[in-house]
Amino acid sequence: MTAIRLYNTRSRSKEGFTPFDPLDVRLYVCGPTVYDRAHLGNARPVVVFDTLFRLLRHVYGDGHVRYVRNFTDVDDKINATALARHEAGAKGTLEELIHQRTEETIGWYHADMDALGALRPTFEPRATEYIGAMIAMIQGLVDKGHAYEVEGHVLFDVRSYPDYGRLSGRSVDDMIAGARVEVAPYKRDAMDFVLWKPSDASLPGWESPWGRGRPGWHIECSAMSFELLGASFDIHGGGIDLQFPHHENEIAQSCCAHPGSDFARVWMHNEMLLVEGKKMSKSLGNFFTVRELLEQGYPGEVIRFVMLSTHYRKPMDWTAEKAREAEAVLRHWRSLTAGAEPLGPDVEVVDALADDLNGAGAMARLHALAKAIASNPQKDCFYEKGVLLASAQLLGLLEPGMGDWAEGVDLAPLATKLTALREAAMASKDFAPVDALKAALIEAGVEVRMSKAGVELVPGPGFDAAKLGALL
RNA sequence: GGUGGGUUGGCGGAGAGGUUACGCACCGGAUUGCAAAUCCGUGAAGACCGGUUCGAUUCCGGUACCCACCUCCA
Repeated sequence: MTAIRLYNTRSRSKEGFTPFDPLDVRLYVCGPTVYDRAHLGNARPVVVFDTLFRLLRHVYGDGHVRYVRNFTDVDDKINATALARHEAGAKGTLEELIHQRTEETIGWYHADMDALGALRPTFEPRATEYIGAMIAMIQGLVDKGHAYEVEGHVLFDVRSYPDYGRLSGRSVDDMIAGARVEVAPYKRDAMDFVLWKPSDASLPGWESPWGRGRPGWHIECSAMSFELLGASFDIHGGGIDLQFPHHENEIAQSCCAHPGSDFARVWMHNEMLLVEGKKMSKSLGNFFTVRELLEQGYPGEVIRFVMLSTHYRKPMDWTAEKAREAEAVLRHWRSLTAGAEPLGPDVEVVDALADDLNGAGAMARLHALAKAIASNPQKDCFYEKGVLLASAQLLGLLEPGMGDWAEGVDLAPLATKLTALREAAMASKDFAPVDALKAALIEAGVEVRMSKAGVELVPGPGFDAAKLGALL
């Protein structure tokens, strides 16, 4: 069996991966808050952990991996949108408008992530479906003396958990010293965080032992991972910005609620996405959505390729140049594997991925496999093509159904015309008409390939079918 | 201020204590009516200063610079 090694944030080192149960490997990844379209930064963990999911399925078997990615559908930004719609005269109660907003956002999220070739996780729980489990967990923390109620809030007492700060390598005292936020006066300790907060009539709320209210942000992941994966599971993933406070708080809650359990054994964090060298973030306002990129003509497969070509633990700069290169490579690989059937993936590709998801290493191997096929045009390379195809598909690339962008339109009539003009020109020695048509085709983004064997037209980067109409 | 990470050839971007990463670009060749595409091939690196070593870009220490987290964020 392939030996998987993963970098564990908790130990700050690469460790050999051994699941609790190889017949039931369990992975939890923090999903989106569904208040708006996913931006490109949101897509990075999706692609990274989708690749991990694919690797785990390859190694342990498709039916032996449980992957949970939540939807956070309790959030003040969602409430704000619903309230704005309500005030603008939208039909329905506030609750219905909230539900409408989260439903439409989840629909967008699915469409956008599908476009990136991400498999749907085994479970996609919504926070609102687990309120009861959260209340039960909070009550347990209160009973054990890890949480306290004050002014309608329930707060986690960080001093009751000695390991608080271990994941992110900081101590409670250091954090207080550097704190930049105003501390609510009712907190026992500045770092105590909210498990439950009161809701007034204008906000969604649920009845609880502490009155009508709603959960804090962190408790949902603890409750849902417990319900769906158990008190101890294998891998917990998310963006590095979640390491503190979100994941630190999850650990505190879960370990205190379920003493003796491991919670997540391996913690994996992807680095941030940069645009123009700056972190893409809401506060900087420099983010753009996956949908915008797709609509600009960047295929999902191209976006995925770019993401996988930088290691997940390094910042990745999104550039148009990388997308251009990715598109060219994918076109090449697609043409090499056209008509091939996927066989087993190449062992070196698997090994590269198994080494802490070394996407760039896997890509290098794919290039080598492609070169072996391309440099043997006299052979049919049935086996090699099948291996290349299966290997790329392990990365979520060259999947059938993802390649519509590379299919293009029917260029055969233009090829026929160009062939006729060329044959006439060969006789007359006047190549001007041929060159004119060729130039027009190139202008429309078509690659013009002429050889002794004939003429071949292939859509290239920047292909624009609209410019072809007048050429026939 | 605290914590963590980074610095590789023109650009992007990996692994490994000693042997070509890889891709793009460039250059040379094949091919082509000319091109394009494709194929073949060459060159090019490891921020700085020390240490360990027969040997370090790779390990250790220091310096400089960059970035992130400590506030909603993937």
